[in-house]
Amino acid sequence: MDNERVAAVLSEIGVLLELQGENPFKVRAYQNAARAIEGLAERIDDLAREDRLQEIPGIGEAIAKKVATLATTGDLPYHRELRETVPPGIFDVLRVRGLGPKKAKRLWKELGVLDLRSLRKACRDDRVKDLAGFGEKSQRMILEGIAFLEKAADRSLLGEALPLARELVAALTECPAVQRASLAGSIRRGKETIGDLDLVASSDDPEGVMEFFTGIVPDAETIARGRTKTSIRLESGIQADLRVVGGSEFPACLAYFTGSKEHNVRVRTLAASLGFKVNEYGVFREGSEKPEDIPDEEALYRALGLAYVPPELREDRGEIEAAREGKLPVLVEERDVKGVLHCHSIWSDGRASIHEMALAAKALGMKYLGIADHSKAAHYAGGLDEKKLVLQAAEIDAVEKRVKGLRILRGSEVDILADGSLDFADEVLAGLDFVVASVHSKFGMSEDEMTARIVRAIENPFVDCLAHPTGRLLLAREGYRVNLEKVIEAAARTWTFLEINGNPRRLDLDAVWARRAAQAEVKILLGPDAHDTEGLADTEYALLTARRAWLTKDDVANSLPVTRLLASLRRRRNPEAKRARKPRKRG
DNA sequence: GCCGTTTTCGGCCCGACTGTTTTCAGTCG
Repeated sequence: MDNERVAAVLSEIGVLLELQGENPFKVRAYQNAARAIEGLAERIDDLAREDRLQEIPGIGEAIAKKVATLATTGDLPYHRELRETVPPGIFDVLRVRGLGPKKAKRLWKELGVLDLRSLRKACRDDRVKDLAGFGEKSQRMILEGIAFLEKAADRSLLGEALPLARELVAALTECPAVQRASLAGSIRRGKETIGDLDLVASSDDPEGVMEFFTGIVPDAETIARGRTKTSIRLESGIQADLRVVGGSEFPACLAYFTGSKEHNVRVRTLAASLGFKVNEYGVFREGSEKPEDIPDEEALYRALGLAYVPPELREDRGEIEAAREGKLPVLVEERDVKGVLHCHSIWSDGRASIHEMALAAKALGMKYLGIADHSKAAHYAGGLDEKKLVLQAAEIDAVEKRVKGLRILRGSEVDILADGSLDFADEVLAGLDFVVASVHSKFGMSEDEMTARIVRAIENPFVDCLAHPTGRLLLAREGYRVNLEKVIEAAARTWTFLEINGNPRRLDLDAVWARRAAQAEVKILLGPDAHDTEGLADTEYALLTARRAWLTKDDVANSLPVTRLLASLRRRRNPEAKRARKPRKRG
């Protein structure tokens, strides 16, 4: 059993014990153990076999025994028995904002709430507000929380869906009956959340492909199986739809199922005005049954007098006009990204050492790595105080000497305090190569207060970048209230970067706002917000979002080589240089 | 349940916020 699943079971045991009113420290012990295993470099079943589990800090005799059982047999009776003591729907109830184990238990024991359905009914029947510790307001908040969860329920994060979809495409490509295979749909467009996975393949033997596809994943359930379309449900609950067409139909089919619907409508309207018909089988001259010769998507767009529109732009946000006039941007690409800032390490809440992060960054071909651990106000994340920051600087220098060909920059993700001041004094910030600032507390401020708070932070000459500007968590939490137009205006005025945070749960700024920021001449930083070596790859999700935002290489701060990036950072710290600059608007 | 050690048990992160209360419990980050 892999580390992630073992960790998930331990963490669930923690929740179950909490529901039972167990000793909170015992609860925490399970959660600590889960976190330790999640961040482990070695395979947990190897450690179990070698009887080395207790070497992991946070795992003692009792948990080691349970983990050993779990890792070797794939089952833990203790966990199963605990699960039987609570209604399965209670885990959904716990996902409602504002409801923790204590309140969930009270709802369950006193009102018979077993799942979201009965919880909503209890609220609507006005029974929740009379419960001790609840009131009118909590009843209303719960109803809102349920609505939010339901809106999010049938969608997945890009970061979960894309790796799965790529595995499926890779597997399909191996199938002898398949000629070509590709991602399609919103996942190909890089949308931040995904309803289901759309795949397109071409073949002379669709039956053979469908046969292969239904058996592609051992535990997948087949929902529908036809000659041209088959749907399966993966173990994670995500649905994958495969469409199979003949070889010559592939490009039109791919374009059709990549969408978006709005983009397709515009393409078909344009085609009609030129005397063509476009559908999922090809491009047809009016009155003809015989399709035009369209070898690939480029040819399809060319036939309509359009430059090739990259999938990320296909949203009907001006791309058809730009393609017709030859004014599509040259979108930023993976090879343009020279390095990353905004990464964490074990000094705060990261799970890898600076050395491990450095090796991983170098392996990814990056030229620089910025370490930006949390500042002291972020207690929950083990934020660094001034003393530790100095110690960390020494380690960074030492690691940099060991890892040739990689610059390691000293930074901080400094908390923006409630009044807009920063968690470190200017003299401390001045000693760093770069500073990203972000909001991690007091999300409930009014829009005016929050905007003033953030603008004040941006105006600090040592703040180089505002990280995750809206604080949203996809499918989980709305961002705080903030006037982004004013934030962009302040960033443009002070040469402050705005981040596209690549953590799949954030993708913040989103594509629409990142585009507006770039139009206002604000440079965008693609930040992985990596908390382990694998997290460095989240830069890709920031990149996809940047492409959806029409960004070119020049719009992206970390497309600069390190010397020019550092020069640019130094320049923006000089107030004289700042005042001299007049922002100019761009189209 | 883990850890450190004071080798046998006491301490384990905590401040802020919110909606309840009338001094605080529960949740969140």
